[in-house]
Amino acid sequence: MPVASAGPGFELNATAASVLGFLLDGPRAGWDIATAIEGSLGDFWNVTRSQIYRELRTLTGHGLVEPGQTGARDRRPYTITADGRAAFLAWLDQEPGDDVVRIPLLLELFFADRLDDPTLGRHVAVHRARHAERLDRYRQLAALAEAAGDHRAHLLRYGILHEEAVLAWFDTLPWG
Amino acid sequence: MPVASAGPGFELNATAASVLGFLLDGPRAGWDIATAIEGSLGDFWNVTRSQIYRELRTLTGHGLVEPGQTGARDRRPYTITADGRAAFLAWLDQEPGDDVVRIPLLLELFFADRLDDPTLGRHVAVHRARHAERLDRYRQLAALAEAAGDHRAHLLRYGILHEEAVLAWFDTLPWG
DNA sequence: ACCGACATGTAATTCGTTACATGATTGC
DNA sequence: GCAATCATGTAACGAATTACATGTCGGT
Repeated sequence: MPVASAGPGFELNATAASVLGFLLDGPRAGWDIATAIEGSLGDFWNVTRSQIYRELRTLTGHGLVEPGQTGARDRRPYTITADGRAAFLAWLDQEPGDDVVRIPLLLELFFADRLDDPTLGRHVAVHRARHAERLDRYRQLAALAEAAGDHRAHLLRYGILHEEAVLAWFDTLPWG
Repeated sequence: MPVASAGPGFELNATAASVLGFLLDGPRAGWDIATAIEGSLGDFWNVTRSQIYRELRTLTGHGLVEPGQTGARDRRPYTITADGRAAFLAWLDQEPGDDVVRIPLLLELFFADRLDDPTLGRHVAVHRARHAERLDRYRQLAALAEAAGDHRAHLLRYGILHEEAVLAWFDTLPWG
């Protein structure tokens, strides 16, 4: 787990760091950050809205972000401070931690001999479809990103290669 | 998230379910379960020892497992009960939940333009090496499993295809 | 002017990680 | 028979998810 010290004695966690990262190009409310992450990194970097709000509170406490005027529906935009930028950069500098992965389908397959084939087949089919959808989505987005010279195309290429591998794997399974 | 009701009003979570699964073929202590998971599913199904001990406690409270005589070093083997088996099977029957994935390296790459190339290069190299190691390990294990007709070979094939894809992706990156 | 959908955030609960304590074993 | 390592578990803490509350907009 990567961990950075921002100023004396305070550890920035990876979730907080990603929040800071999304504030770099301008003030955003928790909601905005959530949808931005969801729409870009979402599949490789899991976060929930509540985490974001929590981190925004603690980041405020440490002076790394500053809340602005609250607007409609209590919408409160946060601005990153100079300290916040510094903390984010320091965090980025750390070596990234290990992947955290939980794939319930594989857990189920591990116990495949306890389960009947039709059920297994159904479950496999559902997940296969999800992955196929994702691959599609990634391909479309990658075309755009690649054309625009967006370095985020790297992530999409990751997604594409990963999803292709997963689909190839599905094809080797004896169910579905 | 997959969730099963074991008897009236009690939700088995995925971690608890995997613990039950590992008790199916005989009594085990928390430690044993931990090393068993680590050594088989570990890369696809993240759990820590402490979680296992906690779940064993709550499973005991619900009558799904029974602690045995405590041996040396407070070692306490647990046996799955009939209710436990039923709960596990019911849980398996549920549709598996979505993957939970957190890949700090990709988070970092998302912000690649804020970081200098040498640092990025180092980080990428470290992670590449880790994946290469894993691929090796999977290949060796898969050969054995495949030969033994172990259905767990499916998981290893997943690992292999995934790691191959990841390595191929590394080759497309402009760093390292 | 109401209803349904969406936006926004908070609180309660569950889950996961890290740090710790201690008891056996093994190798010298 | 001591030191180092491994096995085993617990407790304290931090992080993540779920459930909830409320407000606002858009349509009819």
